[in-house]
Amino acid sequence: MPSSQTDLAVLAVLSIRPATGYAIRETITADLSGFWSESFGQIYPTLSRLKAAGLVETETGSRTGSALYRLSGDGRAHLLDLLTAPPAPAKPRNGLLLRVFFGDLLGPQACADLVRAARERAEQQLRDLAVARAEAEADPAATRYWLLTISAGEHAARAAIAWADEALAELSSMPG
Amino acid sequence: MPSSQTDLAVLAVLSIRPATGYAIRETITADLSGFWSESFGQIYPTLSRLKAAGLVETETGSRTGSALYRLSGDGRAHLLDLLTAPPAPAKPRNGLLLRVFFGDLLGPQACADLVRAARERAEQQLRDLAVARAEAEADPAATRYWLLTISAGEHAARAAIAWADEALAELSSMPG
DNA sequence: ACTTACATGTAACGAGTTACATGATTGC
DNA sequence: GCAATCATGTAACTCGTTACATGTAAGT
Repeated sequence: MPSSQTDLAVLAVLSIRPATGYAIRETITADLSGFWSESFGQIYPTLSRLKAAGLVETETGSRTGSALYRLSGDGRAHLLDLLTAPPAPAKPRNGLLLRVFFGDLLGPQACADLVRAARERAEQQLRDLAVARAEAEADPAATRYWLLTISAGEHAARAAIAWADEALAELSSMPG
Repeated sequence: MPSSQTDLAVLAVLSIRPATGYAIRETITADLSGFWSESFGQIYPTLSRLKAAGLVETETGSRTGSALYRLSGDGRAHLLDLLTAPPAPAKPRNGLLLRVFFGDLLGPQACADLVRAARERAEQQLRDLAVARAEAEADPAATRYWLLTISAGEHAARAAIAWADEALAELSSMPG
């Protein structure tokens, strides 16, 4: 029994409106990019499986050869189960912190370069989130839940920047 | 060519001192648990591969049948290359935020339960980090780099808590 | 003796990405 | 007609975990 994680994401996107596999991916890329990702190689097999299980149904879309998927009654019930279940704890794998931990092998300067790069990524993230927030606040269809996920990204990015500044100060005080 | 990520972690741990596969895992579990994890199923094949590539060598350990691995010259050089390389960007997969984004399917109360659970995990993390910090500050072998990784965890956990409080306030203001 | 901790290894599985192959529709 | 976008699907591969099988050494 494969990933309930991907099942959850696909079913949830379909709960908004019926969509093709392609459109599901677009939505995930556009709106969930801050905290989720799926590839086509994952989405299409998942849709086949969900259809076989009766959790989604297909309408014939406007184009020939494109399949418009919609959530079935069973699918909606299953989705609620998945949403209620506590998220699976992710195994941590932070490449930056691994490198910092062994920083004495690299030295303070090279280490600071890595931290600075991470800081820039966080700054960029903050800019992206500002755009997303403006869009969400202008969009009447945007829910308050959406804004909460944007806020989560902002908190995380600001924390990353604050830590980076602290780390850079510390690193610059260390001998060459 | 498999995971340079796991190679990096294994080589880095061996840079501290020679160790058995078992001891490498102990070190990762004890000291890197906040931002890294490896399983035996990953470590042993990796050690075989690194040995075949001449990046590590084995001494016969104190016990019969246990292999003590140590970094070779080539291994140390390769380790420095891996450390210098920018960390691979991780694909985001945050089960909590996925659920929050689709919060209107679940309702504010159930959603708040999930957020509260996440808040507790962050609080627990903060307590664990306080213990780790105390240990690191008492340990003369602990580097300042180690403390930096602890600080990173603290920043992240505090940000998670701050967001959770904000989210809980917002959720409690929403109709049932 | 017995239990606990140390130690190694592999097979089966799960999850996910990338690259490729293919074709339909739309806008210019 | 042609390019860009929309659309589907699969095969090969990478990465990683879990569970199992096996055995040694140390402490009590």
